[in-house]
Amino acid sequence: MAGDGGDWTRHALDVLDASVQRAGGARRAIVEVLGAEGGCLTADEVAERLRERGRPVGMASVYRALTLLAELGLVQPVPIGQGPVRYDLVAPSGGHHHHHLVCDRCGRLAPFMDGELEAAIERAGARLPYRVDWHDLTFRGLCPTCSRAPRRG
Amino acid sequence: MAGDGGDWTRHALDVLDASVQRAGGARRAIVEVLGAEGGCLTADEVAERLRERGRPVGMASVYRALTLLAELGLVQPVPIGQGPVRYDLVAPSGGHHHHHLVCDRCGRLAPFMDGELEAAIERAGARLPYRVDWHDLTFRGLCPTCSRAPRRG
DNA sequence: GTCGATGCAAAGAATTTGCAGGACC
DNA sequence: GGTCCTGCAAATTCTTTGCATCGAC
Repeated sequence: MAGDGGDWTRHALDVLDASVQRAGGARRAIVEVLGAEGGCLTADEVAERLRERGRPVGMASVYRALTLLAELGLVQPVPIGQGPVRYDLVAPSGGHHHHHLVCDRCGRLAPFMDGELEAAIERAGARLPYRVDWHDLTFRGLCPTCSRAPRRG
Repeated sequence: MAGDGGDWTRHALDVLDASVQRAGGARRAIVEVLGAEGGCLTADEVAERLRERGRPVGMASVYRALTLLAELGLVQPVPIGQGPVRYDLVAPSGGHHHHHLVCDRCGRLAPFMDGELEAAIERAGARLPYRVDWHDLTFRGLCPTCSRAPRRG
């Protein structure tokens, strides 16, 4: 759980130190929670984890920190489903990129990776007249548990 | 602009007639606007187009109609960027599926299609333990115009 | 005439902004 | 000691819900 999250945390704190005027405690705590949890959290979830750790932070600071991290390219906001937007970690150097699987019944969100798919996406991006910086693929359907259960369970 | 939008409109009205108790005028007008515009609209944009056509409809009715159409599998809500959700038309019978290109500078949204990419996505979906019903790929980056212009232009 | 469809207005959820006080260099 | 950071609260944006009325069957 702290595997590549730890890498990301260190990298993010470095970038932050290099681009920010003063190192406040709230922002640092937010980065640490994101790294420890591996990202894919909503703003509310970040605040909740911080509360659990005995380091409560105001929602405004959470949103401001997430916005700053997004501007620095350290996280990527991903609007999934109709709920609040989630923030994925961006790997330091073109590391693994994951995609999202959402269950329409139970709402569960699962990340997944697929090398062949990734390559096809890169090729498709290169064919476009845009300069593509980022992509996300979301699959919606039923997770194994929910597709086994009868409708309206 | 009324090409496959016309097909969709007819199909959607049929499905609606078959599954709805009473045929109100507002819902019908909303379906017609969606078909004529080719989808990819926000709720606000739907209401705006209806006003322009001299057939104003309350926002609540727009949202209720869009929710119903989504339940019937006629449209698909697509949360793009941080703005309001957009509603894509769902082709009657596994027709063309398009993906989205978003410019991070000007915010413009462009749909695109790519057969090879589509095939790779289908294969990847089949490899997953989920029953995949739908997918969307979003590319973010800079459109040709914005990538030509200097930063902060 | 009944019951669903519609629209207004109020409520609700998610996010942003304004401002006063506290923390860092 | 000045300036950025933080957090509360109010404002904004997007969406849903309650309720009285209108219209289709």
